[in-house]
Amino acid sequence: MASGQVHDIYEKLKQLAVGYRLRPGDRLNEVALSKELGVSRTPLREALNRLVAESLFEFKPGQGFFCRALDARSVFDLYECRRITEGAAVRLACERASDDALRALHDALHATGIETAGLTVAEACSRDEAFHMEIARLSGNQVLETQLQRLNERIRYIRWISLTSDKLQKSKGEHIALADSLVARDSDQAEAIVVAHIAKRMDEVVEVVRHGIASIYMDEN
Amino acid sequence: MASGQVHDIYEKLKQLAVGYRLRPGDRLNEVALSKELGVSRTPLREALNRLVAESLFEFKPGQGFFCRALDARSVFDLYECRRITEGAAVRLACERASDDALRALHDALHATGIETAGLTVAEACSRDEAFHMEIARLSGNQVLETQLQRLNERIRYIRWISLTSDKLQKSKGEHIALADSLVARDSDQAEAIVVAHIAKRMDEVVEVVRHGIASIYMDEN
DNA sequence: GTACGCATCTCTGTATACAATTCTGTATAT
DNA sequence: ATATACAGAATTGTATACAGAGATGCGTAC
Repeated sequence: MASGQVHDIYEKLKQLAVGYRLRPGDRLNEVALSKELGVSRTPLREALNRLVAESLFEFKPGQGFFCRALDARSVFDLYECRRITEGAAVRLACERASDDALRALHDALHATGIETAGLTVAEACSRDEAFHMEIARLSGNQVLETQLQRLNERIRYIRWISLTSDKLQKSKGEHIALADSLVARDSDQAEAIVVAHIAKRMDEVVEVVRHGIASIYMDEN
Repeated sequence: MASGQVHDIYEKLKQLAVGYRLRPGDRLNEVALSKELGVSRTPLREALNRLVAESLFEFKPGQGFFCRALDARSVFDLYECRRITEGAAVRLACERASDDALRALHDALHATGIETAGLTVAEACSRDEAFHMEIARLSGNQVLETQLQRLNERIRYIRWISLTSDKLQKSKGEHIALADSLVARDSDQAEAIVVAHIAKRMDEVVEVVRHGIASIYMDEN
């Protein structure tokens, strides 16, 4: 029984929060959740406390755990951090990654990049995130990689709802240009592409959040 | 009783870890710790789980919680992240902070900056960190500010043991130059100073860690 | 003398119970 | 009709108990 049960619960909760089955601002019912997950409240609360530390949930003493609400300001800050983090990551990847690794990134993009039509939005979003995470991995800095992962988890839902197929096509083009710059070891250009890529999304997304969040949740029910 | 007891425990544990009363790699005895803190194991474990999420502690299923060990590679990664984060923060502060805020930073530095001699290393280290955190605050990005705080918590001990009085004097000079650049809104120069400032420490610190950690703990006992 | 194995003991992992507090719904007064 | 106060219910906060895994140490065999 000494397996990582808390870790499993932690992962499941993250899925629920990231997929927004739990709605921002809602209070979690611990007994209901523990029954649903088939565990007792003790490990559930331990997992929740980890997620509180990662800002995926909020904790109010005497009231319990809440799914964190994303306001426009937080989204802006998160995207800005993503821009900073990924800009630095791509530059480091340019300097440090092996030729083979960069070539593999480039080739994988072309291999999976042809048929964007047959994918669900969720799948496309997942691949998009995976591409960016791979660059972070190639930076060789594990702390940086983890930081970006945490940022992504916090904005994943926003990316998902604001991603449309036409934007996806443009995204794909920018990814290819980015991979080319990486293979060519042109760190200035690569960083410029990433920063522009993220900055472009940022404005759209902040706008979506500003007057969209409420109506989105209305539609869902 | 609906106060933030878990949060209090969390803060106390952070102090213990950051101050290295708990030694890296050591396993924590939950019952002993809970008695020492005057609480039961349940809230203690909840607090520990938060700290696991922040990488201040490690958790091995079936074995318990461990104070995280800092290897040279992690320290390098953490410092690199700090360089990236602070470089971005100072640039944002240059663009966004009010004249009053920048002037206040500058003045505070001169006011407290004269008498560096009468301070303990811990106090000097604390002021150094506070100065850098203030810049992060002036960036206006709360996520960035929190990120830097988490980074600082993980390297605080290393900064402390590698800080000597002569380095402190040079540090002070660089801080003043940085504040001047901020007041002048010269973001390029300000960023360059910060990046150089941190990069300079990085090499020293990594070296200290590489062949110093073991002996340091021997001396302490 | 060393290595292996078994018994014991400590410590972790989780469930449950109980106390305390917050929330909810209703009734009453203004 | 709205606000307020009170009672009951539901939910959180923490302690404790118990089960199971891991570490330790001793004895025995080679």
